[in-house]
Amino acid sequence: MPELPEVETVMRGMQIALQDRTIVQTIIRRHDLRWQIPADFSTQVTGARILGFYRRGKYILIRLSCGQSIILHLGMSGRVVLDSPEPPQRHEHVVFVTDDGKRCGYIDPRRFGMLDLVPTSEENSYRAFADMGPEPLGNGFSAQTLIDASKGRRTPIKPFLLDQHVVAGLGNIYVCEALFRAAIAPTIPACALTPRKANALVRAIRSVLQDAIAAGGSSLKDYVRPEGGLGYFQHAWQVYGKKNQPCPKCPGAPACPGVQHMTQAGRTTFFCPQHQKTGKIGVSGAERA
DNA sequence: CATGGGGCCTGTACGC
DNA sequence: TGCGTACAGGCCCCAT
Repeated sequence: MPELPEVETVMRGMQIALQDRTIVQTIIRRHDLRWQIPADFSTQVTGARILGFYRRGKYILIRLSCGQSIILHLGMSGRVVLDSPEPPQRHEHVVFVTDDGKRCGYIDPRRFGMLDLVPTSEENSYRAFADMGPEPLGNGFSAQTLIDASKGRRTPIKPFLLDQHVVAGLGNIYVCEALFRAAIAPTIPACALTPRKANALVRAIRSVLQDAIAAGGSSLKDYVRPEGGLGYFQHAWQVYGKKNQPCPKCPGAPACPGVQHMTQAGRTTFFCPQHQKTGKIGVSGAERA
């Protein structure tokens, strides 16, 4: 599901259950996810203690006492279940058994996710992280970093923000929602960002991510948090998936056609052409960053 | 270099 | 009811 808020939610659930536990058994039922799980994965991690959890963009890092870090990406349909049942569920490709007898499973029907291993000391040079953009909720993300990254980029702002080299962790849902909150048209060229617009955008990105994390992420289809509960941020979506519904910012405005959708770089964009006018600057009332 | 499109998989929703 | 088609949260790779 997983954009940054969902990945953060999954990581926090895993941390509560697994921090400081020792992995006593690793069952790999399928090696062929997005890439092959390393052949020695099970040998490397079994017997190690789980020292800590970190998140970088949409990736979860699990640092182990053996000097290795597990890299976990949920792809499009990845889920983590704690207290995974026996026998394992359909599409449950990996199961970790810990020293308290609990089972933690990785489920991924589409197998777009991945599980890899890197020496902890070499995390930063791991390919996905080496040239990844800043964390949007961290100090390294600002209007200035957005403007710098957008120099010479004539691609529309929407696909630009989906580029993990620009900023880490955003996906289709939260980019649509952030552009709506900032009242920026998804079609404007990235390099047309003014400081004022960039500032509104940074605030909108932070606020939508923070709100979503507070809500436990967005639950789509059968997505659940590791502990089994549902995230509920999907109820706060203002444009994503709202085709032809009234725009929440243009109540009763005759000129407003409601929420529209289009395809940009192969992905569906939801937006309100009235609220998100080219050149219009603003911050929605829902934003409180 | 920047950009757009295809491919990877399976499940589900929808139209006929 | 049954079948075919389109589409879905991401990311890599290649052609242009």
